[in-house]
Amino acid sequence: MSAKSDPGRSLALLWGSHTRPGRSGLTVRAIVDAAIELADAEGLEAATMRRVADKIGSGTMSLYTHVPGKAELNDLMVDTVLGELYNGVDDPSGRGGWREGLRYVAERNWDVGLRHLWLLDATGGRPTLGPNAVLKYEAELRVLDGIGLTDLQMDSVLTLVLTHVEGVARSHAGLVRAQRESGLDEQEWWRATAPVLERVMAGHDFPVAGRVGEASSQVYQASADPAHAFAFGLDVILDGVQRLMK
Amino acid sequence: MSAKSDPGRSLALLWGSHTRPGRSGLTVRAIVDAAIELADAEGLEAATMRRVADKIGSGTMSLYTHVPGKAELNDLMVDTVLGELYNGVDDPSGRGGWREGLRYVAERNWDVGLRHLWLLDATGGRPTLGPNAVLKYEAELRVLDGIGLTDLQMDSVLTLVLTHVEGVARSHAGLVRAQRESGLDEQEWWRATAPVLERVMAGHDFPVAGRVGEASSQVYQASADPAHAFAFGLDVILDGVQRLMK
DNA sequence: AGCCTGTACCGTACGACGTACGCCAACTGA
DNA sequence: TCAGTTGGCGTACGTCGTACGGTACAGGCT
Repeated sequence: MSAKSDPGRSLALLWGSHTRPGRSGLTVRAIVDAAIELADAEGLEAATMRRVADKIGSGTMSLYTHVPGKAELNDLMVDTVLGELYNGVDDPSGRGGWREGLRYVAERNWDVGLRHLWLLDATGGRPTLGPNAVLKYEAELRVLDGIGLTDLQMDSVLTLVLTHVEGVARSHAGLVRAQRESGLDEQEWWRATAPVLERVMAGHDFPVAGRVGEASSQVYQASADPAHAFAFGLDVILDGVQRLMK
Repeated sequence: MSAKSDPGRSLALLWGSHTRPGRSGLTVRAIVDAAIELADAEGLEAATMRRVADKIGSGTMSLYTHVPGKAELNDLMVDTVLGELYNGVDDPSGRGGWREGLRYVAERNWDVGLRHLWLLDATGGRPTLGPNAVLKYEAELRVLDGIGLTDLQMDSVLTLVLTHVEGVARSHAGLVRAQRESGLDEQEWWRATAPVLERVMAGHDFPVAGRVGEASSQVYQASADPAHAFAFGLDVILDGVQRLMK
């Protein structure tokens, strides 16, 4: 009997029109767009109900006429942005074999993650199942259709690739956020951290970590290199998938 | 000149003793333990300064005598929990080849993610570099040492495996959280969602997504199966890593 | 013993957040 | 014209992290 959240209400909103204006021209679309702009510019935590309302020149509580609450607004933001992924002409299937197709899928998801650093903060939990999310699932599955995988394997392979991309994109977003919040870029941060770390670790011995950590941080000039992790991991995963095909 | 956050201060705290009590017996250790208990039981958002203080019977602001702020408390929570991973006797290296070693690393990380569902919410951004994090890095790298990989490859392979585990663990944590917050388990959620989704998707056509989605949800009885994704992805990744060795 | 100074502790308050509630004004249909 | 409905929104509540300033205890000095 807990009326916490009604999946039906959210779904209807997600698949609704978003453009029917109220008395003062307020639309769902305008609310969602304003929220996305705020999140793009300053991170998801900047997309508060108050600031979204200010941005479109309405009272804070007017938003609730068009959107049940913050959670549903988040879902709308996510599904809207997923619409950027495959715009009809860029169908990921039919561009060579499954390998090129999967690579394209990974690259598109990586791109959208870079463009909207808040995206992965807004997902998680149950999937959203808006129109663009379903379209995405369909488009991505098609690159794996008819090449000898079972339906379950198709889903598993796609999940694996997307999990990888989400992981490295989240890592990238985390670094950008850390830089914004600390005011220190990667090199400044390391210059501030390294001497303290060395002093505090004196006495302990970490031979392998010391050697490998030094090698990596010299090459990356950073505490991590998500772009490299993206490419390296994708190659390894695609090689591994190859063996499923036999 | 922005004095936002001082990496040195955090590091010193992380590597400090945590057990030196103040006038009323308050210690860093007690604060961190209380916060972890709250997060384990009710999620990271339950570990507020007020509730932590209540739990240990002190005033809210007394915590700030021992801990600079919420962010540093999070770091301490993370590093403390990472201490559970490898307790000396369970050294991941020296248990067969690299493949068994990597599998063990993945499983230990998966386990700790299940035990502390808030862990991945508390990480992200720059790495924490507390004693247990460094110990973890060293222990995990050792399973890849001396088997013909370059230092950079060692780091990349480990990152790949950990990114995978983090991704599926995050997915698992998301489902558990969704269940707690909505009061609906996976089957109830799907029973509430499916008919609405079908009605709203009428007219559109998603042949592959429909077929595959149905197959998966029948087998998993859920919107996703992180445990299966963990195992499937790990096998594929290990196969892919194999080709690096050659 | 008396006192001084540093610091552990903590009560209050501020500005953010999401949103419940209720009022007003503008539409709609009769 | 007037009643009923509904979009818009001002106020207020309970939450959060934490700045600030006061209180009272501990330890070192005379």
